[in-house]
Amino acid sequence: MTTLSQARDGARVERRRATMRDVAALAGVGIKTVSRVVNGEPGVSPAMAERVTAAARTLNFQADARASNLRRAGRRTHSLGLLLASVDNPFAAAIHRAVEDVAAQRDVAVLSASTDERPEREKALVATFTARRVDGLIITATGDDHSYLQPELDAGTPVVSVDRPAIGIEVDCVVVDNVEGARSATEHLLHAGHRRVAYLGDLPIIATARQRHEGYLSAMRGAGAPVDDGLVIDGLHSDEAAAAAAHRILTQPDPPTAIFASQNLITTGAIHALRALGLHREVALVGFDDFSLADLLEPAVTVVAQDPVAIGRIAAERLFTRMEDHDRPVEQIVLPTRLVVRGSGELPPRW
Amino acid sequence: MTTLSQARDGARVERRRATMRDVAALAGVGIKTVSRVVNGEPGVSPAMAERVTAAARTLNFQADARASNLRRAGRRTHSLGLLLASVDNPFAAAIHRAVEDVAAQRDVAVLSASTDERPEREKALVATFTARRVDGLIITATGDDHSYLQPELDAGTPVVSVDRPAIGIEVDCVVVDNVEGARSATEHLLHAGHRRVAYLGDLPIIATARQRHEGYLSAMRGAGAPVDDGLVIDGLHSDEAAAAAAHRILTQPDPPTAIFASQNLITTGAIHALRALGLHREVALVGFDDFSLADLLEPAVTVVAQDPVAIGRIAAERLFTRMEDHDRPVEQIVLPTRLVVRGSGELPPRW
DNA sequence: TTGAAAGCGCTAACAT
DNA sequence: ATGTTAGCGCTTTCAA
Repeated sequence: MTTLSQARDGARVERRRATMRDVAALAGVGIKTVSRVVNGEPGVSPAMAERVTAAARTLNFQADARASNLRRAGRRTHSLGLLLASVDNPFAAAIHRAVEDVAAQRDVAVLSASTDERPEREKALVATFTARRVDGLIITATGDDHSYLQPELDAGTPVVSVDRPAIGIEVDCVVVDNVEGARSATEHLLHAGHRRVAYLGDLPIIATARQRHEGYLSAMRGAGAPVDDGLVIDGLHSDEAAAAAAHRILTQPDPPTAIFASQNLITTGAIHALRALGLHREVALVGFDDFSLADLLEPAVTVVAQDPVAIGRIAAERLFTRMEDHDRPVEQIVLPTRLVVRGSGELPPRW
Repeated sequence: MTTLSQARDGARVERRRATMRDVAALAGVGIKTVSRVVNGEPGVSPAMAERVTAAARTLNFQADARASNLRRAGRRTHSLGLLLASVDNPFAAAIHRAVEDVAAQRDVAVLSASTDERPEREKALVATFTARRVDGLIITATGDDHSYLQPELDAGTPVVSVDRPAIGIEVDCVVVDNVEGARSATEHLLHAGHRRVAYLGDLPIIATARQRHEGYLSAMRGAGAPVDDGLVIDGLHSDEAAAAAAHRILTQPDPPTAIFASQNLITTGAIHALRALGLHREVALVGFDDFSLADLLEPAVTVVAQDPVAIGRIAAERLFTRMEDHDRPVEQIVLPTRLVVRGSGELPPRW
């Protein structure tokens, strides 16, 4: 009986969190004293502090961060919003982790979300973040107009753009030199003796895709290699689409002897096509973006690598710097790319 | 002069967001009317609504979600906390995306963070989430005691555990049958004629690692195959560690003819070792967890696959269900694993 | 050293 | 249909 009744008491849980008022009442002190103790403010006698601490502990008190920051000077929420193409994408995930690590040092929580490269989605997500009054925003900008962010900047919420610049606003930006990276990838193939180098590109609405396309053209022209429109394909946004496109150009009358795949999924799509056709040791391949296991494929895949961890870390550091100093000049930080030679990019032309 | 002064005016930005009071003043109405319009509540004349909307627009007004929810009945923050081993890990990232998609449908933001499998870190992260009063928690439980979450449950914050059960609390849980998955992987190798099957396992503090170890032993015993302690290695938590361990057992006097790698990074580590020794076509390999490009390696890698997207989706749905019905019985949902036959696991014993 | 009162930006409850 | 007052849980200000 006693046991049963105890069980019932145990089940009648308090569906309400203890507040400072509750703690104050239990400790028999004023609410401000509780506030002082909880926040480690000076001017509380040790005995009093101990009493309050004990009361807080028995009530499982934890201060409500929202309420605290509502009135607190500076009114930081200690949270930041991070917008990625998709949290599920390895490149984005590496940035994510780097941002989290910098934020964690400052006790700042990270709200993240995926835009899927859709501008309306980006806008909606920014709105849910700013409604929560994040202290800052790190975005992978989609589309060609980010002026809708101006009110946020005016309100003092700093924004940093990663991977691509935001357009129509003046914000710090951390990118790699995509034109140069694509050029060096293409030149690497040209140096190996190729003339018919195909280009497989992502959606042109993505700024980096356009820049890589430009880098490819620049290298081809610089080497005096003719650009065959039949070997230049844009708008590929999945492994499957890239595989289909690669299959098509490889089976046409005058196929390329080399392929520059301008992005991760496109590279693996191209590899799928090359394998299916048994051409993976015949046609050279260089990809933009490194990927795990690239070294274990046969041939191992030569890539132009970015450093997403550095991108994320630097972007987060910028963001925090700007929170402290709103008026420092805006900077565009361009990180270098690195050619990683592994084999696939060094195959000579076979025809 | 005029230009300069204009520039100055432009630069003197309002470092303060408009409040409902500001909107009310500009529209010449009471604050409650603004509240009604902003929240789409009925009982406002169209003319009034239009006036308020116009004022809100000119002031770039956006309601402060924190302040709203502080008083609002139900007091949801429309946010949830997601704890993963690391946001940077492909398995975790897939869960992350699935959770985000379910949450987005309900207009709920996701706070995510990485535990790195460290219990103290998990605890600290949970604290930062609950201080922000997230509506629910999805955790990849670390360590062997999660009773510290009981006060949160009592306060009405639901918790769902993914990948591994939380210990010491009664919460919904979405896992795969690790014992069975590991058993089927091992049996697959035994059926191919192997007797000396090595086991490479993750840190024993991770529950799934222990379960997979158990599944391996169960299959070996079931088949009457002797378990050689020299071929059973735990505590591998990186590609490098796994590669070193695999290298060691493959170069010892009586090497295994097959390897069961109990996790993603361990599988790739094992492949690195096999490649380095030129044994990738001699020694059979089955991995736990599928990974991208497993089909493009040579030989392609046979794995026991989980469905992280399903895990994330189901976990998030459970969480939202429980928010509406706190008293439904706790469930443990066990998802099946699937053997994906690709080649590496079907190699016959060579010695 | 302590605490009472006002206020953060908003919504609930209750006028009018 | 509109507005006024109190109050969410906390911090700030100021008085004791």
